[in-house]
Amino acid sequence: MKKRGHAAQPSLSCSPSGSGESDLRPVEGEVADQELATLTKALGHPARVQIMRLLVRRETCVCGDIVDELPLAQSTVSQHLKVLKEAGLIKGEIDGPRVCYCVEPRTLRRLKSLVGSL
Amino acid sequence: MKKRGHAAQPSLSCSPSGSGESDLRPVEGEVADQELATLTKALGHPARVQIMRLLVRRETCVCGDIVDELPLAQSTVSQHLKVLKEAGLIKGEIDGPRVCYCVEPRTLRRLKSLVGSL
DNA sequence: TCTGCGTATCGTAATCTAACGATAGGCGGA
DNA sequence: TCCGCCTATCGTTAGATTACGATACGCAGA
Repeated sequence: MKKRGHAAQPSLSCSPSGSGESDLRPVEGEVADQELATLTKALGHPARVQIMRLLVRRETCVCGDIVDELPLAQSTVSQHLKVLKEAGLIKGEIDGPRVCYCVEPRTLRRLKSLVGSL
Repeated sequence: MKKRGHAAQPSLSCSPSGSGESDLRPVEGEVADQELATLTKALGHPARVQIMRLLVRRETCVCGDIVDELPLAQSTVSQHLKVLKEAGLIKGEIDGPRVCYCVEPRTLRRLKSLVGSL
């Protein structure tokens, strides 16, 4: 947990935008099943759950601090971030020398709908 | 999808009981994270999502018909059932010569709470 | 331009997963 | 008792996942 001292500025390049529009896609059927499987699979690892919690808690973006919060090597964390990003659960924006991650509210809402449909 | 002709009797040996009591366990923290990871991992496969849907749709138990509904070998389906059972998402009761599966409402509710806490 | 910091990617090894066929076990009916 | 059906388990193979260190890349400041 070594500090790096740049967590103060909340450069919210990715805003909590789009927190209102509803999702018209169906929550059942073959496509929805595949989607639910993909999303839950992406979330199906303790490290990735932890990352999601980090990003949800602080609503602003979180930059490289994520690595400091997990007991994993930098390259491993980067891979987990990639999995979440490919599933559409998070989004990464380049902010100068570093990258800022934040949740993708649309996808998270979608996941909740799909799980809720069970 | 070959029929086997015993889907008529709805022998509900596992009732939709316990659909009311609330869950007092926390939805955050290390234990909850691990739990969420385990549950989502168990659900993170199209075949298992499909099985869950089957069991949720018909509220009664579903016996061996599950194999007929999926394009997989019997042994493979049995393994997926085992994964879901070990995660606590479903329950299997022996009903004479066959086994009846049904969802475990408590765990399903728990999953929804955990996902909802994100 | 050069250096340093933060991140992604590569390469690799160990482990886990998914799928199948074959086989074992348990119960009910003949 | 024996036979047949249904399910679980075993053994195996191919492929995916997880983790790490090493390395490459890109941007800002000296």
